[in-house]
Amino acid sequence: MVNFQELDAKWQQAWREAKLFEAEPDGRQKFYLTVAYPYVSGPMHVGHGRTYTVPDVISRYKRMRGYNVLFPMAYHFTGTPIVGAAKRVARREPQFIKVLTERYGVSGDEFKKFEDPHYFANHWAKVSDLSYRKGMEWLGYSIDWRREFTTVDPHYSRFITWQYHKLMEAGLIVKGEHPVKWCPRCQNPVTDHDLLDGEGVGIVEFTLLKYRLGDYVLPAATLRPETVFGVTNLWLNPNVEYVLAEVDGERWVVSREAVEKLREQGREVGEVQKFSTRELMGKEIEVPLTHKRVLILPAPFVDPDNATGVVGSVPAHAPYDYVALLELQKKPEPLKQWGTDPAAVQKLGAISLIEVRGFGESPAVDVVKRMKIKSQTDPKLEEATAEVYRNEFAKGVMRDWVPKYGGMQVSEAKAQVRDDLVFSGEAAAMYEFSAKPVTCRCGAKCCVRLVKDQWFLNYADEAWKEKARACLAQMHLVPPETRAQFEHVVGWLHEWPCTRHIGMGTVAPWDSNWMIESLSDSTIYMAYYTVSHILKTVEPDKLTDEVFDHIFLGKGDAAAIARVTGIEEQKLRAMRGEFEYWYPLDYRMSANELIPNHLTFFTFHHALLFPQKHWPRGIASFGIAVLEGQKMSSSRGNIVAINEAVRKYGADAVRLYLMSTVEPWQDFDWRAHEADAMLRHLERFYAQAQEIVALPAPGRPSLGLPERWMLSKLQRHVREATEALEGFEVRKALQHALFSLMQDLRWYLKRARGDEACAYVLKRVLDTWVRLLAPFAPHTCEELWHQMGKEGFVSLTPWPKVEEGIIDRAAEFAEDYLAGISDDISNILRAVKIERPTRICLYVAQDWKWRAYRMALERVRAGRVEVKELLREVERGLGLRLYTADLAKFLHRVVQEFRAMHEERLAELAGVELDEFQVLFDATGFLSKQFGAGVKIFMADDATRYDPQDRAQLSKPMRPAIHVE
RNA sequence: GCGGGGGUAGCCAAGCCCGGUUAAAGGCGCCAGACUCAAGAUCUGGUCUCGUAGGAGUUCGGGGGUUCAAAUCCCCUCCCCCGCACCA
Repeated sequence: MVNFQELDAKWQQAWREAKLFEAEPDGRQKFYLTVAYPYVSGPMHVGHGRTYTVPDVISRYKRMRGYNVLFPMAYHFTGTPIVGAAKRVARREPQFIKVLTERYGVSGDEFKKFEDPHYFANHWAKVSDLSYRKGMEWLGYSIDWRREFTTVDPHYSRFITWQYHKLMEAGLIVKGEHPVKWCPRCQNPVTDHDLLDGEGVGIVEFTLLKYRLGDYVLPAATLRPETVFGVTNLWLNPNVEYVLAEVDGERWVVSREAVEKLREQGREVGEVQKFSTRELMGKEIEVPLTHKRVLILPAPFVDPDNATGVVGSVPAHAPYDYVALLELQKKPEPLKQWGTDPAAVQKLGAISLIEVRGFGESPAVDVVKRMKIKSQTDPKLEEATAEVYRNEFAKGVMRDWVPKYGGMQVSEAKAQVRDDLVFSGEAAAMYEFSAKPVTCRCGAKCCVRLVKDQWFLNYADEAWKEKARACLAQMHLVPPETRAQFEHVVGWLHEWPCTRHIGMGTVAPWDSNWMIESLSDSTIYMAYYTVSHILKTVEPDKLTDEVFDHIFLGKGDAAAIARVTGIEEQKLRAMRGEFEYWYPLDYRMSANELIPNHLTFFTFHHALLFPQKHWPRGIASFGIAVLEGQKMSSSRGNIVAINEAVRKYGADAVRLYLMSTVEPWQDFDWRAHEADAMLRHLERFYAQAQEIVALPAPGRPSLGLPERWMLSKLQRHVREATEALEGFEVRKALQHALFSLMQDLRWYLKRARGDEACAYVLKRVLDTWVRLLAPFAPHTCEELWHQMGKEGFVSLTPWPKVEEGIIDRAAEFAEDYLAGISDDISNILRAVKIERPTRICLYVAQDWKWRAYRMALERVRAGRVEVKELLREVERGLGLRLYTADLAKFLHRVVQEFRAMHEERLAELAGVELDEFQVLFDATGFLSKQFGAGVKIFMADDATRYDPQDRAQLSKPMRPAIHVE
């Protein structure tokens, strides 16, 4: 049994000592690729392994193609999840602690240190056996480790400072306000990771329509301001507490719960006093915009904790409103209690203002009837509301009677009405969670806070978008289908909040209250890699904007900058040289899910900050990874860590497996038993290779058909694998480089005689094979290369070239023919249920059939064929008259077959000379071994043939007749 | 809802752009045989249905169409996945 782990260590050390992957600019053509650096909040698992093995395979392949390849790596520390995780440790959250100790081997005495986010991140970046650095080393990645960094290194912060100065100068950083989830107790914004409850809950914008009664304002919250034209009344919940509050100088009546929310959302809230809605019930109030007067009525369904607790009623388009109104009309008793006239309520009816295909006059009425909803507490109302809302928004049109907005699409009218009302002061905005509850890990109930003075990157800027489009247009995208999505995102992207108050990162250069957020500090770090190893040798405070201007934009004079900053001139020149050598980036790789943000930001920032000649050349987007069909989650511990996988299978089997089942852009599923199987494949390959290595060195023997076939197929696999790798199709490449080649070799070994020619072929195959697999299984291939007595590292050996001269179409044709005959025999044996045949006879079509066959073939290729005509022609050509009936039947069959064939196949048949008898005769030994029977080959017209069933007459060219017994 | 991507045999997946060489590569799983004291590994064969002759029949989410011919082209429909912003 091979100890792959030993091979891994041996060759990793050899590479390290030879500094094999430390890339320096030189005269060769360069190839520079990067993959999104990991966000180090937990262990490196096989999902990450898939993501990072792809670029390594491509790097190794390109290196063998003669490129000077740079493949660097760093660690993303910026942002909140690491801080959040450290907080969870600080709180000693039992579940999290359990995973850390039991699953990830963190010892109890380390917890104190883990409370420091920096320590926590560093642990997963480089320290732990489960860390990214170690995982990547164990997998044998060809990374230039001298260039690694973290995004909180002071040098990197200087770089981000430079970048944001540039963006500020370009006027692309703007100020605005922005709603966030907020914990009132922690006095902090909260991310999903900080939540006990409410993960993934969105924030929706309500419009508060200001209904007026005297100097009271009742701000009714709605998601559908366009329905203001259909309002029949206002709802207040008679069972809950309302208050009268001074809000922005107006006297607002809202639920008790709403007050704090309004305050968080930046409204001036003055005196708040208890308020009895009794004095309002049954009164008339003025609707904004329409200035209609409607009744204020009681409705228990109104939720005081949703927005303001004041709701306008639009029965035609809101199922809740319709049902509540029906209930009041049926049971008017509560009305009397409030002194309201039931007759007035009876008169109220649905006012339809939206027309929707597939619904009647009032969609809400339709749906309520269809779903048989009787009460406003019926949970089915949620579903009914969703259905009405969805349909009206998507397909609805404002009815003609509606002033100004009549005829408009609902989706358009909604925004228009809102904007108009906000502008006129008749409405305001309020944010609310799309679902509840939302609870912080500290236990407090969260709310929506409107953050003022938030900084945005203005991706809405049209000139910037144009540059991004131009950059996108010149990039090669893998897979090409992603282009539509990219283009769409560029158009749709608008202001992106680029700063945060919490988390690790670089302080915003213009406002020290803020930090640059994680997706905004990782847009151009590919440029940083080109010089990071030299930057490390410079004091960070010497890294002024002038330095980066010089390195990346060629501004200024190295000598002068050296004088001002105190950085050695030679270092400045070296850095400028590195950047100019490596840039532009050839490929950026990242996940599919990052297309709408990171990958598009990357495009925007490069397009803006760098001259066109330094724009990136390509993007490859990858699919996600799951574990036995289940989502992997580091924080819950259901992962296969790289460390575990490599210990079990060795680096190469893991790499091969990760590359073999799907292409990079497809979703990957890790299944242990398939990984097991891959290890066995690798072992088989290794054993096979060693057998070949052990064969005595052959001379230059002459080659038989199987030999020529094997070498020809080898060339085909080289070609296929090469083309596949050029398109990042690692699975397809492996399909050829590993599986197909293995299969062909098996066939060849059955056919071969084990002579000198065989040894010669096997050695040649192995020489190519090891190189084909080297990008995928570098350790095993290095070892074999060494065992083969080759000089140097296979990692730097030229990639195999397709030797056109060795492609032997005739040999492939003959061998395919033979395999087909072998299959036919098996098929017959199965059909007649003979398991152990004693005798097999093959009858090869005689000369006249071949000549007729060729004539028919030519006629079919030339165009339309009349069998009658062809028959005459063939008779003439063959000088045969006696067999007209047979000939006619034969030609008919043959022509029919040809007609169903592809042009290419016909051309091939016409172009190849095949001596059927010779091929079969030479393969007699092989066939009789295959079937364990005596095998005889006859010409069909051989008078002395053994043919008890008179089968010979059935022979056709390419289909010899067969007799078995 | 919007934008993007998919639905192929027990599972994963190729093929689809450029219709015929495709009952449809390869891997996994499963079955049988060889080897072995046995198991595992390995090797060989099989794995839609039927078949005493290399064949026939029915398949590529569902329905319809174009064509001599459709997994592949067109139309309709159902279902699944990803993203939709402060989450990296």
